Amino acid sequence: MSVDLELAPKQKRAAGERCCEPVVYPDVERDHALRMAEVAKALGDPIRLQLVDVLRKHAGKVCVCELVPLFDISQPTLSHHLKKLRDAGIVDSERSGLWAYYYVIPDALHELSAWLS
Amino acid sequence: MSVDLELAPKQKRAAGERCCEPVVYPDVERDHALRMAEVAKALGDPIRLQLVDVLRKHAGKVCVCELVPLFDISQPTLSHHLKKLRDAGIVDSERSGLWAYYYVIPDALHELSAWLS
DNA sequence: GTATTGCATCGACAGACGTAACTGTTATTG
DNA sequence: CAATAACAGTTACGTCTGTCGATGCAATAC
Repeated sequence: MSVDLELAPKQKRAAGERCCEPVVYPDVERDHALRMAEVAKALGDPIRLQLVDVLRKHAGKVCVCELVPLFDISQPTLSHHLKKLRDAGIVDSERSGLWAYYYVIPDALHELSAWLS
Repeated sequence: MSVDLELAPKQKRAAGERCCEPVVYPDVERDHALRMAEVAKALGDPIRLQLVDVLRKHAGKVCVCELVPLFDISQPTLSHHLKKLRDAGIVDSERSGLWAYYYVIPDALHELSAWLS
């Protein structure tokens, strides 16, 4: 998990010399970082962040028709944002008759949350 | 902070009727969401997320020249990513002679972290 | 059956993003 | 002084994103 880079004191290197040792970055974090960046990216829009906020606070399934009036965007745009959240694995939906109900996938944010703490 | 939406049971409304009550969304969260989305968006790239990771782990100031070999991108591109992180208020830099040292601003991630928990 | 409702998808558009090559500025070396 | 190194800024370009209007489609109401 830890990287332990060499942080040697700097001084201008002679012509042709390398500035820094080519520190090897352990690949451990790479997949981890990719996954967390995907989640962060999905949360990187105020509307999507508020959507997740609303869904989390209800801790249940919320009908899309109730989400639409909360934001000043068209229904197709909201659908688009919900799809982004679905693709990122943050929420999922269930259809029941005419209505679609969305909910936050438990622990979907856990990895990112743990890293941030 | 809490939203307390009405979650009335659904049934198809009669022609011309509204589907859902136009639930009023308290504006409390709006600035908060905007700020957090900005941070999340900045973290929404694997390279930037790993940059923050490295900077946090060192808990000190890291020279750009040491960051370059860690990633398979050119130095200008790395500089570009660092600027994004700076613009989002996540990191800051200090120049000392030829070198620029970057560090994570303490508590810059706190707001998002708290919301995620 | 037909009409209507809830929601997803499509097509289109402007703007933002990630990347690289080039240029510029500042500082250090010789 | 000249040469070089470290880094930031500019420009350019292809791709992705956020938005809307129009359309499609399944389920319900009449």
